[in-house]
Amino acid sequence: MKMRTRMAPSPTGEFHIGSLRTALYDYALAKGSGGEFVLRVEDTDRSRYVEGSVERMLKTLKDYGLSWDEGPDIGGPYNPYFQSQRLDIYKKYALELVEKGDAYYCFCSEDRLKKLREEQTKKGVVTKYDRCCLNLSKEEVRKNLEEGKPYVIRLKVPQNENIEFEDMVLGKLSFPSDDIDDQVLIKSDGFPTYHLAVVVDDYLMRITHVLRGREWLPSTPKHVLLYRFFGWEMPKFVHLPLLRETDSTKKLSKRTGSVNAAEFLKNGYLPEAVLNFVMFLGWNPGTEKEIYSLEEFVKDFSVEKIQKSEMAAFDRQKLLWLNGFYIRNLSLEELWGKVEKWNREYSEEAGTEFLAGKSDIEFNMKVLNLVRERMKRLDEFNDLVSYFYKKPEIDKKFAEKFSGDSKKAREIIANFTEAYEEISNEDWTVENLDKISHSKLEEFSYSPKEAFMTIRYVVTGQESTPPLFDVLALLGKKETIDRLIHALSMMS
RNA sequence: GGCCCCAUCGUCUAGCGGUUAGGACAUUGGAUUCUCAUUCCAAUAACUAGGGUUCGAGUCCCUAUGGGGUCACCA
Repeated sequence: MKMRTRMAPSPTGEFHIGSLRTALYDYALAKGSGGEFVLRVEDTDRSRYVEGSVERMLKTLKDYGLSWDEGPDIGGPYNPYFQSQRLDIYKKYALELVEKGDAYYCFCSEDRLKKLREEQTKKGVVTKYDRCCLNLSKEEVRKNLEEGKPYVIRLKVPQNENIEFEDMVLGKLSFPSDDIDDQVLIKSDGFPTYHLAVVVDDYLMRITHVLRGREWLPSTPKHVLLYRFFGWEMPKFVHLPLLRETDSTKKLSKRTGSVNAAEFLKNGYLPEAVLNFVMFLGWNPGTEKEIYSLEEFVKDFSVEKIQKSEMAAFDRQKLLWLNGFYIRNLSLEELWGKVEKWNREYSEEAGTEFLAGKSDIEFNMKVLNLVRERMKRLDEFNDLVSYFYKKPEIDKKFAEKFSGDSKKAREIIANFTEAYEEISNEDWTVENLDKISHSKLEEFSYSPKEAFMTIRYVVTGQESTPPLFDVLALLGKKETIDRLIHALSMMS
C-alpha cells in the first residue's frame, strides 16, 4: 500500500532534532511504500513566526540527505503548502460545521476565559469552556457578527461518550468526551488552530499516515471528532515516543547539549551518523544490526517496530561513538572531503584555523591517515594536526618531566639529533627511524618512555600523538632536526 | 488534581507463554605499544512490588508504586 506522509513543522524557531526524527520516519514510510513524502508549513500562529526559519529548515533537511515530493518550495498537486495561504479553505469547512450544528460561534473575551480557567483550577475541576455561547440564538449571533464583535468558532464536543480510536503504536485508545474542551477551531484573527488545520489539510492532501510526537495523543480525540463530523475517513495515527536526556526523565534540553538539528553538523557530526543515531530514537529492527544507511533504513523501517515506551533517550555518548565509527569507516578521500567541507562552512564560526587548507593535498592525506582513528568529530581535526603545519610552542619544564631532570632531557635530545642527522633523506622512513631510535635506546640505556616521550613532546608540543616515528617520517628530516635543535637551544 | 500512556543490565534496548534473558554504549581486565587512540579478547551487570490466570510468566489480567504526556484564540 502506497503511503502518503507529511511532516508539518511550524516556523517558530530552530529545527529540532526530534523533528528530524519525525521527518526521517515519514520519509522512510513514504519511500518504502512507493508513496510520497510531503512538507507542509504550519504557520498559523502569526505571533510566533520566525523570519527565515522555513528556509533554514529546508536546508537542514537537505543537509541530512532527506528529500520531499511536495512542499512549500516545489509546490505540488495540493497547493499551497503554507497554511497561512489556505485560510479560505479552513473558514469554509468551519462554517460547514457551524451549519451542521457541530461547531458554534463564541464571543467570549479572553479575559473572561482566563478568569473561568482560574476558578476551575481553584475548584480542582477540569478546565474547559463553560459553553456560555453555545445556546446563543441565530439572531444574537447575527447581531454580534454585524456589530463586528470578535469571535471564534468552537467545536461542539458531544457529551457523555467515549471517543475511541486506534494508534498504530499504542493500540486501541479511549478518552471520555466530557474531559475534552470545546476546542477553538477558528481564532479571532481568522486563522485556524492547529486542530482544524491539520485535519482539513491531511484530508485534502490525502495523507494516509500521521506521524507525530506523543504529546499530541491527548488532542487526537478532537481530531477524531472532526473526521467524524466531516464524514471523512481517518488516516492512521502513529504517535512517537518523546525524546529525553539519558540519566534523566526530563525532556531533551538545551542545557545538556544541542537539540537543534543543524547544530550537530556545526559541531562536527556527520549527517549519516546523526541520521543513523536518530533512527534508533524510538525504533529498532529487532535484530542486532545497528549501523544503517538511509537506504537500508527505508527498507527495514516499519511502524510495528516503533517503541511503546513513553520516551526514547538521547544518549549523547553513544552518538559520539557512532560518529567516530563513521569517521573511521570512511575512505580517506571521503573523509578529507568532509573535513574540508566542515572547515569551509564552520571553522570560522567555531574559531579554529584550517592550516591544512593551504598545504599540499598529498601531505594532508598522509596526515589525515595518521589521525583519523583519533577523531570522533570533524572539528577535532585542526587541533589534532596543528603541529604538522606549524612549529609547536613548548614548555621547558614540561619537556624535562619525562626524563626527570633537565640535564638528561638535553642529553636525550642531543643524542637523538645526532643520530637522526646521520640518516640520509632517502632513508628517512618509519622503519629506519624505528630501528635507529631503538638502537640508541640501548646504547645510552634510556627507557623507551623517557626518550620517546621527550622527543615526542619537543617535536610536536603534545603528549599524545600518532606513533612517534610515523610523525617524524612525515614531518621530514629537516623539520624534525630543526625542531630538535630549537628545543635544545631553548632548554639550555 | 482530572484524563491518557509507559515500566528489562549503570545507560539505550531485544524479547510478543517454555531463552544459559540477547546486543550496543559505558565501565573494568587482558593482548598490541613510545604516548593517545584504534582493533581484538574477556568480565561485571537487569525483568519495580504484590496478587492472580497457567503445568509453566519478563511476556496475559488486577492492584500498588514510580515515571511521563496533556489539560490555550501555541503548535
